[in-house]
Amino acid sequence: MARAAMTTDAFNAIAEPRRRAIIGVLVDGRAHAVGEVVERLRMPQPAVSKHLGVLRKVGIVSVSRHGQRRLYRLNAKELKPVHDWVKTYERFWTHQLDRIKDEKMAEEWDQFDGFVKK
Amino acid sequence: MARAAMTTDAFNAIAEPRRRAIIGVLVDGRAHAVGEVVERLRMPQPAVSKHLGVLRKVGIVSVSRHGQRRLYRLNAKELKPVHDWVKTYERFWTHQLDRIKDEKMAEEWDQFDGFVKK
DNA sequence: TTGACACATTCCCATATAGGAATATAATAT
DNA sequence: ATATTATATTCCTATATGGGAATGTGTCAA
Repeated sequence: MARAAMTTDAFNAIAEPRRRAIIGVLVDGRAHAVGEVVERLRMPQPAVSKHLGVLRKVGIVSVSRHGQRRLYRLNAKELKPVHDWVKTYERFWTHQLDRIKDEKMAEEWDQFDGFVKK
Repeated sequence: MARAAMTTDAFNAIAEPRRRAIIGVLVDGRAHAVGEVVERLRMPQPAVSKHLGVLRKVGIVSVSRHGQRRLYRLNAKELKPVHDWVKTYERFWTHQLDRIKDEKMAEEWDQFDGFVKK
């Protein structure tokens, strides 16, 4: 098996740089035609369509038709799980925990021994 | 080519569920031996070692030797880029922007026409 | 020195893409 | 009806893993 969970969740969807770029284009909350994304990012059209397809499958974007065009709109809520997850680690860089870090350093041995004795 | 950017950055590193699980074990900020992670997650040892290897390569964890053991410690700062990126979209779910959403809806056509005329 | 541990690596394999090129499709204009 | 435009899909290919099994390596104990 390759990657256990494939491009079927937000975490995997945003792992691709180009996909993040596309999301960036849609950040204004408005609907954008594929062609506009192609122009703005100067990416081949099939590539954009494919990436939008992945984002759509995961629910990060939604589509609507308007004439010949397909208008894609960001559905950012789907990114909340990622935000929630990473937010857990926010304290590690917001608080300058240099001192806390030292404390941890000191605790390391005890903690480790605890595991050893177990 | 497969995925353009491989498992060489934080975004890709956390795309793997098991890797997030491992990070979760290290969230207490203390050093943990591989064996402990294996026990806690009930994952085969080689798998844990490999995933820790990826996390180490990306800088999300650091290792130190202590006797036969390898102690891994979380270096959460490396997750900041992910946090910063996704934080941009936070407003989409924190503010209940139902009204804002409607405004956008109304603007959609204009915006779209703008693109069309271009 | 010889084992027993704790981990890391290596092999091999199945599979999931990402890209590019070419083609299919749908809607519009002529 | 036909050409044109905007997108989506399909084909094919190179490659990046992830998993399991087996094996290598360094460290500590007897």
